[in-house]
Amino acid sequence: MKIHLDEGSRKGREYLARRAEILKAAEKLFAERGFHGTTMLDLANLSEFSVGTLYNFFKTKEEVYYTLLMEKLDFFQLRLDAEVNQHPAGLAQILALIEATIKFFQENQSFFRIFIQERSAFELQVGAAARKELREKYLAYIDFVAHVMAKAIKKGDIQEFNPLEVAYSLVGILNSLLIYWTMDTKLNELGSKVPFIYDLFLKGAAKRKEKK
Amino acid sequence: MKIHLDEGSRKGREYLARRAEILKAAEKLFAERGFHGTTMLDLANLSEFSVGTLYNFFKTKEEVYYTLLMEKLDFFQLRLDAEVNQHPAGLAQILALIEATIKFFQENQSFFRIFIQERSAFELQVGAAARKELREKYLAYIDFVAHVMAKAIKKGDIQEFNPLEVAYSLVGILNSLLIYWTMDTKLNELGSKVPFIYDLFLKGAAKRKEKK
Amino acid sequence: MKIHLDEGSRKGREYLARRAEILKAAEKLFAERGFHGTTMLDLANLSEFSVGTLYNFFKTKEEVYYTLLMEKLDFFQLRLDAEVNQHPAGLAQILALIEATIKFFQENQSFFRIFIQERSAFELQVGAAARKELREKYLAYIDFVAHVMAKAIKKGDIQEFNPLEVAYSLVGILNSLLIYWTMDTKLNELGSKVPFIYDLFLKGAAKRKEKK
Amino acid sequence: MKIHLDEGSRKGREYLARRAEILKAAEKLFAERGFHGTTMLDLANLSEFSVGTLYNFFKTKEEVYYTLLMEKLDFFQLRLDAEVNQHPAGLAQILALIEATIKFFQENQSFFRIFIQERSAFELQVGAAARKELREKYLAYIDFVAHVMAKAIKKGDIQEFNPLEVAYSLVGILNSLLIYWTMDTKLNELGSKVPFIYDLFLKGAAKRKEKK
DNA sequence: AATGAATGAGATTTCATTCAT
DNA sequence: AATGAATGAAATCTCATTCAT
Repeated sequence: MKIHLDEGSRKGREYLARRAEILKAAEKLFAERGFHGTTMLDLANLSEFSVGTLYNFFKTKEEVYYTLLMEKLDFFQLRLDAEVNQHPAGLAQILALIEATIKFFQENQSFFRIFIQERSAFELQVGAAARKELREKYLAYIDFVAHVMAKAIKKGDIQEFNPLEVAYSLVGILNSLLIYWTMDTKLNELGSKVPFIYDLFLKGAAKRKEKK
Repeated sequence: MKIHLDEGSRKGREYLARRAEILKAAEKLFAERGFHGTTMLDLANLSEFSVGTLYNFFKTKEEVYYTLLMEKLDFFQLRLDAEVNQHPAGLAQILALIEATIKFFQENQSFFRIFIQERSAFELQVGAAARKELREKYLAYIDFVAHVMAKAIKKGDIQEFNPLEVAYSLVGILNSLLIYWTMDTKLNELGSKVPFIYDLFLKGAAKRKEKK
Repeated sequence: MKIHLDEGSRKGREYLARRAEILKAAEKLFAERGFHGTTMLDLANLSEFSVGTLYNFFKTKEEVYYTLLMEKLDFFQLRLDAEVNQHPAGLAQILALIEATIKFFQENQSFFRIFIQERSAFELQVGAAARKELREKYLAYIDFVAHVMAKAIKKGDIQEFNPLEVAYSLVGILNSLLIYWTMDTKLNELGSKVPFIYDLFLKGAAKRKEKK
Repeated sequence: MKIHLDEGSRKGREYLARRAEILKAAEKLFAERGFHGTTMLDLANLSEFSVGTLYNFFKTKEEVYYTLLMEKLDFFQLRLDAEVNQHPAGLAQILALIEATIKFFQENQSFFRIFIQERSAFELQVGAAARKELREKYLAYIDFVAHVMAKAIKKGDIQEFNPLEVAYSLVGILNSLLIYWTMDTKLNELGSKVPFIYDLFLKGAAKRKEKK
């Protein structure tokens, strides 16, 4: 039971490649069938490893699911961070955040379905430790969005609302619309929706008075 | 195998009372532990019926879950309808919709958790027929919201956006915030949040220019 | 828990009528679906009594089945006895036996299916006491046939074979052919088959030499 | 979920050996207790596998039963074919058929009990597909016997009866006597009974006139 | 290190029987 | 005496996990 994490050695590299194979298959299956609808045998078949081998990489089925969510969330967070910080605080960061989210969604549709639709259902099932860590990571993501809001408020771009509430609002709009738009899977057109979300979120749905 | 639905007879009333007892226990358990985390034995224990009796009321565990969601959704829809239609089309109806949703959430927190967090995960598990009906009911709800929006657009209260997209946005905001607010379960304060949601949704998050 | 068996009183007559109703329904169901394929609820529905009432007439489901077989066998035996004893010992009795069996089969097809096809399977299920009595009744029937054979042997009509073995042979032919013939349910034509069975059983299947 | 049927590899051989082990235990239990009287736990205990393992070999309990009957019937049919075809058409084949049946019965008493006593009761319980195949296999067996009869008729050894009816008659005699003889389980003496059956079936039970 | 057969705990579901009304 | 809702024991089947090869 050795842990290979060094990417230097060939062994280490191969280990990581196989692990990634498994997670890729898991992402597809969990998105399509949910946590309980996916068996370890399904996962073994799709990933082309034996059941036993899966258990050399992950201690439990729960750990596969948990790891998948944690790593993807980390990656998402990293991307978000990078994209948003290319821009000055304020509206530009909010726009970047919307754009980056949609782009990530396009590239990781399966993960996002799990993230949006199954995450909370899964949380009810897992042990306390995993639940806590998963929730913390999710809250860190929300916190990041809230921080972007807080800076925009400070700068005077955004009303002096509670940044956390504003963050949840934006995330709610994004998730709700993304799931809706992919009911009919027009995945490639999503980019064109950015202005709508940006506009709605910032200026609201109400009809604006004409300026003379 | 007769069905008692007439509320007139004593038998009929008692039947419905026991059935409601089971659904009440199911609501609590499914909200706390999810569909897969709840066993029929758990449900029997909490509802204080035997396992066999549960099956005199519902053919399968799935049917318990499905019935719970369907009936509550119907009831929610009815309430929404009643509240919204007391007001003239336009902004007043939107405000009523937000208020009614929050009020219903306060009174049916457990159901709402299931509805928001587990519904889509559950859909992956059930037979095609139940999945279809459940989805249709959900879409009918969204349609109702979209209709309110369409009328507000026609009246000139709301921008000429796609009503369905606006509907998903509002529902997204509501659900996201409601789950957030009840993390710390300050259920009774929720009423005071109506103005925030109404304001954010209609006028947006951006800082507004002062009028002289 | 009183037992009504006197046919004199009205109560007694009604009791017996209802009991017969149940047995009639049971005969149909057990023939169509077998012992395990028939539930007490099925029986209640078809006989138009409540489940509870069935248990006022019979202590267990097993007892319904057992009673049905026992009474019908008794009745069959009585009929056989009556018909056969109208004739002098020897070939005439054998002919009468074949005729009576086929006639009874026509009138009690359902019972006979149970008797031929399910009886031995059922014996594996029931308690020792019932099993013993059922087997004894069946053996009494075989014994009766063997007796007819013994008398025919004594008279010089039948070879000096073991009467019991000859009895099993005739019963085997009858049952096998009756089930075959009713695969296509040409129930009314069965009477015309008597000569074939009589001829085959007595003179055998072999081609007979012409007499000059 | 791979199927190992090649007898070449060690794995394949071991797989088949374990499968045969289960079927052997099943044969014993089903013969003694019937289909419904046997539980998968009984079968697990007797075969010394766990319940789960049984399900790695057979999808359902029904499949165990069905497979047992089908494979044994195939084997019986093969044996019958081989033995009968060693002889010229006519009486010699009929004798061979009786001998082979009795021999097979001696070697497979448990299976035969199931075959004769439980088969038709079981048919009432199983899904349409299994029922159809089982019945077809049984009818093929009867057809084989009928064919032997048809050839004997053509040759002039047997009366010009309906071959199928003659076949059912012989099978009826055989089954009835075999069950009788094994009530007291004098299994080893059965061989000596061949002449009786042969004689009875061909020349009939009636006393024959002395030739001068 | 990889395999996949074996395991058995645990879940759903059925149904003969009971018993309060 | 009749009812049928309630009961719970018992059966089938699944699948995450283990471990000998």
